[in-house]
Amino acid sequence: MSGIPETTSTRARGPYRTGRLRREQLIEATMAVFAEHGYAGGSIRAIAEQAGVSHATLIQHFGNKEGLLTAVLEEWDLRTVADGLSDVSGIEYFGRLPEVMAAHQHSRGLLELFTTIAAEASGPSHPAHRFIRRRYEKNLATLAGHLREAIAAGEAAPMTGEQIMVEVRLLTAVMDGIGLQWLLDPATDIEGAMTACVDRTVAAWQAR
Amino acid sequence: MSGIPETTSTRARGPYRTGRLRREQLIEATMAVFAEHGYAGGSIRAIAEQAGVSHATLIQHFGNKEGLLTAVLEEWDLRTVADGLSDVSGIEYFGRLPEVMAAHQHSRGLLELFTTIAAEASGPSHPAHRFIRRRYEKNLATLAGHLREAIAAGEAAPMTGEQIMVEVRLLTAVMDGIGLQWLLDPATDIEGAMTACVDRTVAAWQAR
DNA sequence: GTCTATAACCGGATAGAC
DNA sequence: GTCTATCCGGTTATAGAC
Repeated sequence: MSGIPETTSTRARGPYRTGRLRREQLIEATMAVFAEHGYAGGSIRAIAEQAGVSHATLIQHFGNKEGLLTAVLEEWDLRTVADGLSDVSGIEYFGRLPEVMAAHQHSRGLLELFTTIAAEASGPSHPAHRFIRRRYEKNLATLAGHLREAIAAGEAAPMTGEQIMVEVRLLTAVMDGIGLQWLLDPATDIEGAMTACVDRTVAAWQAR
Repeated sequence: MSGIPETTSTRARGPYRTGRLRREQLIEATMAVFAEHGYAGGSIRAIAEQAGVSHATLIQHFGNKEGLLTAVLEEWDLRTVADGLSDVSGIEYFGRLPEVMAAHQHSRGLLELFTTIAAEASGPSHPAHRFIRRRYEKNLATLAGHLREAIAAGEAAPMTGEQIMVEVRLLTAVMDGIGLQWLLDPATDIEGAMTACVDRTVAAWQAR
């Protein structure tokens, strides 16, 4: 955020004057449209209309549709990471997962978008394939790190590296799967299910 | 399968002569294309090319693109149900889930297709939304039925209806989520993760 | 930096010939 | 039943005006 070049003038110049605000506004509109129609189904023209600009302006900013997609995904990444749990660690971390998942209920569109893209991008030829893969790798690594911390702190019994991977994969799977079920049926009790899952999982870790 | 009308002639007539074989062949091609490009991304023209017919022929058979999609989903439904576990019940049923999931590894395309469609169709306006919702409802009901059987047989401790729903939702979530992770990273050990999950779940049911 | 206009193309769907 | 020809709307991308 402090990478804005200082000039002799006090006014910010270059691509930062209207550009940054404009860009955020466009990303916002893109999120809305992709969230409603998916990536393949959301047209550049519809996004432009939503944002109140011409479709050519979008292409000017992001190059092509794929650029638009990755911009949105990166923005989403930043937000969810920022919302996340930077202050807790060890077992505490896992206890917070239910509320993190429950928070998704306030931004249905984004969850829908990410779920759709994650599935769409499972094919290696999809524009966002790399991005999604890396996100999952990073996510699994983060969870594994916290589990290792918990083990080191004596909050969980020792495990092999493979066991740790199985555990974090299962937790990730439940989060994705419950999110999908909630999208399909809003009556799904995300927090209740997640709490039951985490409680049982942590108990199993301690009892090992 | 025995619904073919008998005529005075020994030869089958009407829409069943070339029609049925043709139809299966077209559905096969549709599966392949949708599996690779998703629903929105897979074009009727591409499917037609794959099947060696013109795109107009496809529309003639299925009405429109949505008809093509539901035909594929119904076909997939029939196959996976047929593959399924009609001979086991109660706790046995859950013990078989890992191998059922592992079997998906032999038909990557179908898993990819269903995962993509399930996510795409989470929006209420999607053509396949109803189909997917019903499939999930049916699936959850089936799992819940087996769990109730297990409880009745004394293989699991008593639970309330809500607890049962949470349990089957969690199992379904794990299956969906692990499937997605395997699509993104084929090194994922589906069977190992599922086995660990089912073992722990069943143990928790018995210990309650 | 942003917009309009336009080119070149692809998508689903229909009409009519064979 | 299947094909060719065609319509119409949407998509990316570029060129150039303001």
